[in-house]
Amino acid sequence: MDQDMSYEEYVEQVRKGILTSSGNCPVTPLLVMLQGKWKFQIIYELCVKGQIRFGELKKSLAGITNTMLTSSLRELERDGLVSRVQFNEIPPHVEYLLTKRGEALLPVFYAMTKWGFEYIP
Amino acid sequence: MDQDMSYEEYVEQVRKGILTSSGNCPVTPLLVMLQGKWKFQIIYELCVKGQIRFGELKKSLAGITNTMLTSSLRELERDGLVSRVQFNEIPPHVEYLLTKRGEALLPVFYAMTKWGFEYIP
DNA sequence: CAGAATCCTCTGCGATACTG
DNA sequence: CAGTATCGCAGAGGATTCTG
Repeated sequence: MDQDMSYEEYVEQVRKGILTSSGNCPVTPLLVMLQGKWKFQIIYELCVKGQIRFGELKKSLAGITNTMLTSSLRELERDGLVSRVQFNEIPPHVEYLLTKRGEALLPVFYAMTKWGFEYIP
Repeated sequence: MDQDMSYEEYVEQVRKGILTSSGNCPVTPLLVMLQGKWKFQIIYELCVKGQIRFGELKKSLAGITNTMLTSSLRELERDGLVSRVQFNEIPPHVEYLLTKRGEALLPVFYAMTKWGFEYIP
């Protein structure tokens, strides 16, 4: 399997059932990483804002609690999508940003957005 | 906003914060539609198999229960991603397939797959 | 400011049994 | 065959309080 395969090649592979959802399909791990109510929005927000403080991030995610934001960020960090930069100041100062791996999700958002513009009223 | 915008235009819009995750971003509704443990796999399976019977679909989704498959399919149908074709026979015969709207998700899968091949060991 | 610690609620999901 | 009808539970997620 080639990571440079074209869309047409991809579709062909899918139709042939070479890529299965359960087996060697690389989509599943990503879906697992993005599971949870807030993960996607957090990543999206980091795409928009670049580097951002915990408090600011919380403000842009209407409704999220400290607990959920913290645990989501920890998991995203563990999965290598987000990195945490800690400034040793008082009061504390922490910033979050996407890793290369996380930023590479932008084409996924792009595909979703194009779908949305076409199929959502 | 233009549905024909290029990836570069899209990234620019994102950076400018024109598309927000909470507001006019068309990604959120899609994410909602795809929420749940099995939705994505179901759609993927329908991509692979084309048109498929309930029982066959269940077999290809290892571990899913009748209840979950039914309720997931109902919701996907309600959201216009899947259509149900009922043959009036005894014993019952029902087939499921993607709508145009559902098939249009393939580019999203493609983007995810490309990400996976590059960033998953 | 950026969280950790608790407690609590709700629901997504599974297991099982039944039916037209 | 293609589902419904119940029941039960783990765990995701919310609310609140506390702290270095």
